[in-house]
Amino acid sequence: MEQQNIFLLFQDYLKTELQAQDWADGIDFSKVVVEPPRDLSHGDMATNAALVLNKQVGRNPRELGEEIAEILQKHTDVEKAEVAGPGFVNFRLVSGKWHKIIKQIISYGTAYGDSVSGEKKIVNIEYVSANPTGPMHVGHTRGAILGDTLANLLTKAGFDVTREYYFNDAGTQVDVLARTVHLRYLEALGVDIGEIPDGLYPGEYLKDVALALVERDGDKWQAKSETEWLAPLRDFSVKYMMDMIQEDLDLIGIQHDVFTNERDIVENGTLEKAFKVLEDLDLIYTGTLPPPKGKEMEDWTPVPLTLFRSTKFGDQTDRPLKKRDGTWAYIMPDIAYHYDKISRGFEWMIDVLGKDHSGYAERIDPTIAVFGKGKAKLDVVYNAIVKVYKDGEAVKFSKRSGNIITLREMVAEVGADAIRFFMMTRTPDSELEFDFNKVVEKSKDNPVFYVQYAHARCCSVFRNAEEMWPDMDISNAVLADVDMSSLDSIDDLEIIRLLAGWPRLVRSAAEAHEAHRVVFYLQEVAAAFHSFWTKGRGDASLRFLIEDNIPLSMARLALVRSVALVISSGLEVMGVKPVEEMHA
RNA sequence: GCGCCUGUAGCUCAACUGGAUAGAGCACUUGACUACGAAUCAAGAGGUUAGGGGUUCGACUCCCUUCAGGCGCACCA
Repeated sequence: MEQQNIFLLFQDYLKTELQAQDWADGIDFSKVVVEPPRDLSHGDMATNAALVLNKQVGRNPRELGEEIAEILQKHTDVEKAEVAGPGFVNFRLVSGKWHKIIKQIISYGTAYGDSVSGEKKIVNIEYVSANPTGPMHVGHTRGAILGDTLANLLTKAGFDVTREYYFNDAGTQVDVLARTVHLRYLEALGVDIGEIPDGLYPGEYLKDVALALVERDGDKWQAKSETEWLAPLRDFSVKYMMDMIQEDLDLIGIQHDVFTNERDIVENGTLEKAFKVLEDLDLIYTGTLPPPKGKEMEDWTPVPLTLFRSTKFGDQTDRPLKKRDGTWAYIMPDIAYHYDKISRGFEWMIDVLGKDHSGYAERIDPTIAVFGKGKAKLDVVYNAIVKVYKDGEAVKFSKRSGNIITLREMVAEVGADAIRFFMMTRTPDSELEFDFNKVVEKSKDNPVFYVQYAHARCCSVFRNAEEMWPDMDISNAVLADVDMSSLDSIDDLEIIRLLAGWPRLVRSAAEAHEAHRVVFYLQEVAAAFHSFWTKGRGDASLRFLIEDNIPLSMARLALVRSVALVISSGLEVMGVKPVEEMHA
């Protein structure tokens, strides 16, 4: 099924042929690749085979290259193969091969680009994981979109993906939440509460929680003591907040498969179990850590703690798993949580975290090595902060003052699609400027617009075609079987080559788990299409619709259709709907 | 002090995990609308990939080192 990836097809062919050579015994072919050359004048494809094999085989690369060129030349789809530079073998395909790509794209539709390289391997990707203490805001949004897009990409690449949300409903933060809600509750019952004290959550949104509580329970908790109301209010608030967060996420098309919460991990014994595993392996001991160097530590006092021998697994220092009072250190539930994931069968886990958690993987990794017996792997994608700009000015926000831009507000202002796309226009670890004015700007400077515009133009061509030839059948079924031999201009072939690279991009982006590459690829496709479009202005033979040349027009329609489909396919990974028309 | 991340054109960013002459956009200069949507396109100029060393046929990419910035560094989340 990987037949969609034309580069892989030739790579496999070449490797098979090479392995049949009389010198092939004991040679490592793993580094042989067939890829698009940087410079199109070099041909359609290039292989490094001679360069990676010459030493092993004991021949000079150019000579070996000649032999490889001959092998390639034997393939019926290869028009010409030749050695270039230090020993690259460049080759050109017969144009009919490219035409088949269009046919393929049209018949696969947006499934074009799907890969089997994931081999249905299961992968758990944890993202968002905001604690249920407030609504989703800008700070959460990038990680949420990053995780979701990555999940889409891995799914397309053939992995069996579980989308997971982990939240903390047991720590001190949710107690603070409950206390704040209690105050708001009193307020809703007419009690004057004055200012929200320091240390509690000042945000207005908790008023709604309080109102809902009044509606359910009336003044039931008003006269009760904290020990009585704390737990029930906490449960109520957490539930309310989680519902709210899920509604927020739904606005940008994010839904998780599994929600795991910290309290379950603690209460159902998973935590104890995880600890016992470490204990049984003699990895737990009581000891005193040296004071951390270079950091001001006035209140540091040497005290024996329950420690985990993480240094045995390459960590810099052993890690305390219990506090001095004997209760669990904050990291222990997280460790147990990953133990839980491994117990559920996940050997590959991805956590999407904010950059302020850097160092997290380092602390968790040693335990994963233990629980997974060396077979499990955790990849952490850290994402840097988002700076918000509006009308040319940086928007400051702080949780303290309750002055935060919520996801809900963002969606209302610029729409979910623009947010999803724009958040993916940078590599995760570099800062992102989210400019409210720019994401809605109608210019090529705005990648969202630029790509959507290309798609809309494709659709426009079809609208025009229907007007020009009202009785012509231009359905996909017909277009897939159209004679495309007339698509032989350099411009036609160039764009097809680009489209043919989509399966390859999906595969490599998934392997590197770098979903943002999809964005850059889409911009490339859009640029190529816009360029082709404009050429038709100067050269009538390059127009898509040529009234007196129906065969060529049909072939071009097939080409335009495949451009639209590849863009759609990419946008699908982004979680963005392609538009058919741009409106002012 | 230690760890992680970042440093690429004036600005904002890419570069298919080691490939050929490091690419786009913005800004700048110059062109293209009686035309499938000019919300676009074409051309020009712009670089010691922070500096230095190493590995090899070949380095932005891997290793070492220096510099600059960001984040994090018991028993807080």
